[in-house]
Formats: sequence, C-alpha cells, structure tokens
Amino acid sequence: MESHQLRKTPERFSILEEIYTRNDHFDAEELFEDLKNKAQNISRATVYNTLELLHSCDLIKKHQFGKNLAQYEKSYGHKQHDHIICVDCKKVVEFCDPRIQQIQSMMGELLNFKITHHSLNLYGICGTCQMQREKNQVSSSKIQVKR
Amino acid sequence: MESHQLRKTPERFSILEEIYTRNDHFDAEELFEDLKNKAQNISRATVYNTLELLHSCDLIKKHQFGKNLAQYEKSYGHKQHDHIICVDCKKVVEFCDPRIQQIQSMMGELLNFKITHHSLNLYGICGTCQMQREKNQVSSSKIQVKR
DNA sequence: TTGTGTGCAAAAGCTTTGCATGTTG
DNA sequence: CAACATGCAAAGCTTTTGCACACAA
Repeated sequence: MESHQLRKTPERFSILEEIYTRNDHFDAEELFEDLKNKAQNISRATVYNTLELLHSCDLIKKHQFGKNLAQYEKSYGHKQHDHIICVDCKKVVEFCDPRIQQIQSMMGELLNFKITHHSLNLYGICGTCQMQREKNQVSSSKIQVKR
Repeated sequence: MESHQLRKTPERFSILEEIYTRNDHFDAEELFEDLKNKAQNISRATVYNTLELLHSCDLIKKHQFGKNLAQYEKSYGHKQHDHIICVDCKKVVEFCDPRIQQIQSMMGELLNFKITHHSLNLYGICGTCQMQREKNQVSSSKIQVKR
C-alpha cells in the first residue's frame, strides 16, 4: 500500500489512520485539529504535504465543492460516487450513477485523453431548505447572496 | 437583462462587456488586469463583487478546476457543456453529453433536491502530454507531483 | 436625497515555502 | 550517512472587509 515510493513515517501513519476512521468529508484544518486533540504533534505543513502525497497515490480523494477550500475523503471502503450539494445549507449527499462511467470512457476515447478520474457535483436546494424558503417568501424578494 | 434588482453602473457594464467579448475561461485577476490595460479604472473589489453578482444572476458560470482559484465564463452564446482538464498541462476542453441532464433531473427527483446547476469535470492526460510522458519514461520512475 | 456601489488599502483565510533539525532506509 | 520528512513561522495568493466618497434612481 505505501510502497508507492514513499517513506513510512509515524506522522504519515497517524494521518492515514485518522482519515480512514472518518466517514465524512473534511478539510486540512479539521484534520489538523483532530490530530492535535489526540495529542499528536503534527504540524500543519506536514498535514498539507501528506494530504497532497496521499492524493497523488490515490489513497484519498480531493474535492472543491464551490467553496475556496479543498475537502478530502478516503478512497477505499466506499464505492465510487458523486455529490449533490445544497447551495443553502451546504449539506452534501452522495449518489451513484453508472452512466457517468460511460460518459467518461466515451469522452476519453473521443478526445484522446487518458482519463484518470472525474468530479460530478449537482447543486441545488434540498427539501429542508426549500421549505425554509417558502416560509420566508413573504419578506425580501431580493437576491439572496449569502445566508 | 439587468433588471434583476441591481443598479446599472458603468463599471458593471464594462465588466459585463469585457466578459462577453472573451471566449475562454478567466479568473478575477485576469479580468482585473485586462480592464486596467484598457484604462478602465475599476478596483479589484468591484471586480470580485460584480463577478459574484453576475454569478448569482446566472449571467456567468463559476468553476473550480482543481486549483484553488475560481474561474469564470459567460453563460450565453455557448451551449451547455462540461469540461475535460489535462492534469499535466492544465488545458481545458469542452464537451457535451445529454445524459448528464438526465442524471441531473433523475437524481433531483430521487433525493428531493431542486437542482439549479451542475459541474462535471473529467481529469486526465491529453494526447500531447501522453507523448511527453513516454519520452521521459527512461528517467525518473518516481511520482510526479508537480511539473 | 438616499441607499447603494466604488476604490483603496488593510485584513482574512487557505496553502506553500525556507530553513534548521530529526529520522528513515 | 545521505536523502528526505518534519516543525515552525513567515510569506504567498486569492478573496473579503471597512470606510469614506461618489453616484444612480
């Protein structure tokens, strides 16, 4: 597993372990905080380095859900999936659809790309937030930029 | 067009005009530089504000192609499309596939989301960079993180 | 006139870097 | 022992904010 040309340091194992006990999406800072709370003395720089490293070995996946912040999740123990993100409450839901694989291989062939991975995000308003919006309908009719 | 609750200022018209004469993807800084070169005295803050504003009126689309930098493109004069990005040279190619619309409406219904838009990016190595890699094959067999 | 947009510079947030030290193979 | 990883703090980049001034409606 680690024999992808990289050294086995305690820091890397700690980080990998922490990631693989998590089941959700997280960012670098959250991971750093969690490790700190567990009395692991790992610096932010190492966290960033290692995330980059694990990402290039395909041990973790990296996402950008619209925000200007990279989020990660483990690669294994989870079947291939994509994401729906609520633009109001930022909730993320996962889904699968086999047609994406078809599109991916078809387009790769057509455009002569060796496709390694993809990212499909659907953005919209979840059920809960739809109700919220209906309730607030009476007030402001202006554009809602933030919440 | 602009009657989406917002004021018609010369700055906004300049920005919108600049965007709609472009046919490629651009980021906030590029747009700011272009406007400055055209002797338009528009500040960075206004560029960012206006991009956000145009985005929420759906006059422009916003992308995050892996980098930690938002890229934009105009919404009209261009049919709906998605992107393939070369992970080596960062080239972006556009493509269309009607199946994505199907996935989008199906998943929206299934998960009770009112989907407003989506983002599908395929990542891989373009033809040119594939050849590059073959040429360099003899040397380093290590992981290539940067180029 | 009045609320809103603008410019400027400073601040904030995420990520990367430089360098001295420590550790792996 | 040599190459590489780490920690720390500083720097870098993109984006946001505060405030005084200007302007559209």
